[in-house]
Amino acid sequence: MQYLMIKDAIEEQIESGMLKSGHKLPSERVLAESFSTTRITLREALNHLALSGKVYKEERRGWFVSTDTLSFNPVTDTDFAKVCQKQKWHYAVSSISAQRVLAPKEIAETLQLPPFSYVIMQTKLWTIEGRKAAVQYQYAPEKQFSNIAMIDEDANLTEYLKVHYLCESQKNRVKVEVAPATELESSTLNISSGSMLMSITQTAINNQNISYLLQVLRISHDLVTIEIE
Amino acid sequence: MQYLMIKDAIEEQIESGMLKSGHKLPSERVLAESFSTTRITLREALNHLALSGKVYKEERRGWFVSTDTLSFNPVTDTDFAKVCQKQKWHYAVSSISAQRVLAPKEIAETLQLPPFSYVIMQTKLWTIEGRKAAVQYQYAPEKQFSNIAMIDEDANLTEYLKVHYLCESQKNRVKVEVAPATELESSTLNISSGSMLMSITQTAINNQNISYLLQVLRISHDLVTIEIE
DNA sequence: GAGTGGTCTAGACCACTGT
DNA sequence: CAGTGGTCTAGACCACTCC
Repeated sequence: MQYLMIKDAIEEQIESGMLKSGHKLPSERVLAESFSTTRITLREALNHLALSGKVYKEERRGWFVSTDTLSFNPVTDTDFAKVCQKQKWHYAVSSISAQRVLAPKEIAETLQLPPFSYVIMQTKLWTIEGRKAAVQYQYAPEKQFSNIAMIDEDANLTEYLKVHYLCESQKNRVKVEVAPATELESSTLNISSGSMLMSITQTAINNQNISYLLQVLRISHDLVTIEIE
Repeated sequence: MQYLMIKDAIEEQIESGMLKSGHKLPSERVLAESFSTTRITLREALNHLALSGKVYKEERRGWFVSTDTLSFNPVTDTDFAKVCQKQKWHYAVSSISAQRVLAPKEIAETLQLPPFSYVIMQTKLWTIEGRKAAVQYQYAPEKQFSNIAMIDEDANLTEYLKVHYLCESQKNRVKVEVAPATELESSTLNISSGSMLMSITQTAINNQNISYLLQVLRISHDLVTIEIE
């Protein structure tokens, strides 16, 4: 199995520090030639490395060495910005969209909304250490929050609900899965369509035991470790 | 993108019920010919389908349609057998090995053991609905459990500790990640080396706040959904 | 022994990125 | 513009599974 030897060779270059976090690997053609093989075999090796989180790919830009992972506890951490801050990572958030929409089926079910309910939906892009890392979706039922439609695109919804409605989560219901990137996600994150993302869904529940906020973080799997204490 | 069309076509056959859970797909060569393409392109399509958990592959045997997922709460569910029972799945456990070993570095750290500690290590294969589904590793520190070395290969370690040492978990520390299959795992589960597994690590903590059992479940990702309430 | 997936070769053209 | 990855073709041989 040639591709396993190539995988190990590249892996060693990374472990030994020859290739550092964020660095770009040589092009597939160059690598293939230097291992005397074809691009297909080489890509097989890189795909395996990517699965173990050592490297990642940006669409049509090339392969890069992954950074360390962010430790994330979805049961307690509702504010992703704080998670980044705690671990002293450089991050930036930007709004992709903020709209009032008819609740999609899955959202309505999770939040236990009646038919034809509207939700405020915010979509955001998280950039971590200069890399487009995650897309986040947040949904808050309009009914529970009058005047919420006026919320600013760039506001932090979690913070906003806490400040303006004194709504803070007592606990979260959490779901973790791997899933292929959607079209929006792949184009936003510059990754190939259908590539693997870690999907973390949190449903915040208030002290009256009512779900009031649903947020989904879809993040490159090599960037995060899920740890629950 | 031909492979996306092929993916969708196969997906539709599954959704529509033409191909049912557990059924084997036609061979790659047959499928490739019926879509007028090459095996490489066809495999690209199948790999994408596999990522979304719709199909899975067994080494040199072919591609199969996945079953529904098992819902698993790693914070509360320490006995995997009960998880299977609750969802009325047919399952079987068999012992791969049971030995007394010097605690590997990572295990010693997690269980906070001094150097040169021995642990009882059980390795098991879980077969679900006829499919080799998961490999489980369990580690219990020998010091805390005198005479434990006499434990039967086929015993349930969780149950054994509860009955013989009144040791029941108050809470669990949990880690969830995706990881490539090791050699042991791929040969045991009949999957190709390095293919993706969901890895769930649980550290059971007793009422004196001491870690007394570490278990790792490595399961095909299309078989499980992680849900924490 | 026939058929399967596992791996590999040696090319090709395209859309896009970066300069 | 040159170079990159994205996608695809048309084969090949091997080790293994299943009958």
